[in-house]
Amino acid sequence: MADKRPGRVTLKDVAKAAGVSIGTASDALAGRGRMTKQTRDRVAETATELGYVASALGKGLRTGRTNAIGVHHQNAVTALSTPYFRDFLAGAIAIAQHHDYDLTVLSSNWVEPRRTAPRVDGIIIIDPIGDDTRARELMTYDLPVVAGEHLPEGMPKCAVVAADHRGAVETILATVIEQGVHEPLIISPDRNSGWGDELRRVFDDWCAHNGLVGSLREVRFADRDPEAFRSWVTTELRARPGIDFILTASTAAARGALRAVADQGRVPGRDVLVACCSDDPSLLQAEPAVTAVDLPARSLGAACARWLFEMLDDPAEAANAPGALRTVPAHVSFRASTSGRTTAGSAIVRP
Amino acid sequence: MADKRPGRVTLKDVAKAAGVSIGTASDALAGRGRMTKQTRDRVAETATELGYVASALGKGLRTGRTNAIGVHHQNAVTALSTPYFRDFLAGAIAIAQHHDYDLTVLSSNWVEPRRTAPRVDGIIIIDPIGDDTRARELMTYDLPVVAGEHLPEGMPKCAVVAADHRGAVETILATVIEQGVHEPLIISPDRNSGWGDELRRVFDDWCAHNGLVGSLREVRFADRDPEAFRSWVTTELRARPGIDFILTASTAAARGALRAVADQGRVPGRDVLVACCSDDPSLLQAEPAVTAVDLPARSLGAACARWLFEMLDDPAEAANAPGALRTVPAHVSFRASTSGRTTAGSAIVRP
DNA sequence: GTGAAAGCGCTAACAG
DNA sequence: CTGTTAGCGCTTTCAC
Repeated sequence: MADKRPGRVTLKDVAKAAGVSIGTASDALAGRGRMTKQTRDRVAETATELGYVASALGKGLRTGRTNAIGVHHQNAVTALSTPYFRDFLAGAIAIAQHHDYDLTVLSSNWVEPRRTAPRVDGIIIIDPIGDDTRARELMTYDLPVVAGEHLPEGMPKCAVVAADHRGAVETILATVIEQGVHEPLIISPDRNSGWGDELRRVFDDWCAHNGLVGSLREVRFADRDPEAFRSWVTTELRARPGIDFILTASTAAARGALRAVADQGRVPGRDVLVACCSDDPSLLQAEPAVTAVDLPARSLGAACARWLFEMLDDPAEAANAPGALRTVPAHVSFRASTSGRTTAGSAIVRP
Repeated sequence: MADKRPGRVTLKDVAKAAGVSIGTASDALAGRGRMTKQTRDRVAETATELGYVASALGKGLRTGRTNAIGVHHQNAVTALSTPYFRDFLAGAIAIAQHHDYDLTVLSSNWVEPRRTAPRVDGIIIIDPIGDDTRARELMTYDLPVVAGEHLPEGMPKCAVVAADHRGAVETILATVIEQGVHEPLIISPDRNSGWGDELRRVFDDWCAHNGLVGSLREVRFADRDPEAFRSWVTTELRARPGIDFILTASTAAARGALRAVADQGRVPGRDVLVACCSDDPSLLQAEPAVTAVDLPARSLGAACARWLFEMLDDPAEAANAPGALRTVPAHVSFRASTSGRTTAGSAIVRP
């Protein structure tokens, strides 16, 4: 009911006014076809005169192109408050704009499947979560899809761009093992998160390699309350008093761990080393500052978008991409929380 | 050339497979029309069997609805690094998702007009800038448009949602006038910014009302380098040594002003009061902390989206909106930079 | 060089 | 109750 812009001037109007056929008008405006410069100019003129603007819809229907890529996140609204998501978006938008593409933030409101393919040429799924039904649905439309971060087990395969968590975390682990750590604890997201899977893998490999018995505490990916972590870690610490290293996924967990360790009357960064697989300003200001992996959100977003455009340009690429992985380097900021006994003083030194 | 998804199953396929006409299939899936529950179910079944997903393009072309709203910013990529823009987006997305709409960040890459209407039902222009040709172009497509913040002089009219800058700034001015300020300086964006226009208006009114002669320094809206502001303010301060109050638009300008005042061997917050018409964490940490207007970015974004949906639902609203203004309250955080002589000590007190 | 016509996938009249 | 038809605005053969 609502619509059909009445004043809308269409290609047909332009054609009629310019005294050419509708096909010719199309060609003229698009700089296509062979025609006298005169005709072309005349059409262009009448188009501007009439205030003609091409309908992206009509064009899209015909060409199969929408000139937009979509991004999906399980909860875009709250995610927008994190620097990670914001930087990711910035990276993706930068690439999209470079291709003169719009970027659509897909509504994640749909409780039930919508059964309507979004009006985009390809989709980036940020932080794919196992129980995100909408993400799964998006992957069934046969649009090219690239996931920003590892897919959890059991999700359909698609192209994946991930930070090099293994490389980054291994440099942290190498540092702490030198300091004689021998009872590590990892606090990681559960099996709904591919990131969590990867972190646990790296951790397990390292434990195995060094003959250590690590313990594991799984939490939901979206948990963000430091106090909850504080009590969980306290529980772990009571159960295993020998724990001397805590590796956390989220920054909230790291902060919670710091407090929990202090609660035990032990000194974080000396008695118990702490490191985090992600970073934000709170870790720098923490006491002691926490060694952390700086996730390259912006590069990730850019890399996802770039790959998507490759797939758009080359169907063969699109066909091969599912299952493939690209990796973006991640750097580690070493701070007092892993400086250990050797420089323990610096952890609490003040200017 | 690129396209035409070959495997794409269309409504026609479903209709054929279900043994009904294409129109009936459409009605069945949409829960429209009157037909036996049996037929409807059969169609639905075959649809899922075949993996049918409706094309948003075809539907959009027909209905004139795209189920997406667009946002435009002169430079979305860099703006994304500001909390303001991010919060604005979050507000708009929240409302959009509530209506089950996608939100498209329009590409601002286009050096020259694209002459193609974006695939959206309405547009939000964030921070409309006078020399933003793309924004002007967007306003010519006859889509409903709402601007987030005041339009600069000379821009076509549209619906405007703005923070209540007048209210907020006036409470600041009331405070400083009590402290005997009598030579104020305002540093505001130039005529390209409607926000700047508004701030200057409020400032001028206040000066006139109190019989003060204020001075004005105009800068570009996008200027963000505190050092540049530092030297500009220094120039002003040299030219008019009596300046005892500086009102800035941007936080960078406020920080620059602080330094410039100190450069003169005077104490900001005591000898020269400073206040800012926008806020961010840097002003809280500044020395002294700067009194600032807390721009309600999220509410602004939400209000823009909300109005847009009203216009979408009601053509009459859309017709009346251009030229209309809605206002969102803005709060002031009073801090040491305007505490003046009475409590000057607190401006430089340290724990 | 230019025009006519088909059709992208869908919905909305109107027949039957 | 269901099928047919006519487009939405555009691009793209293919005739002329």
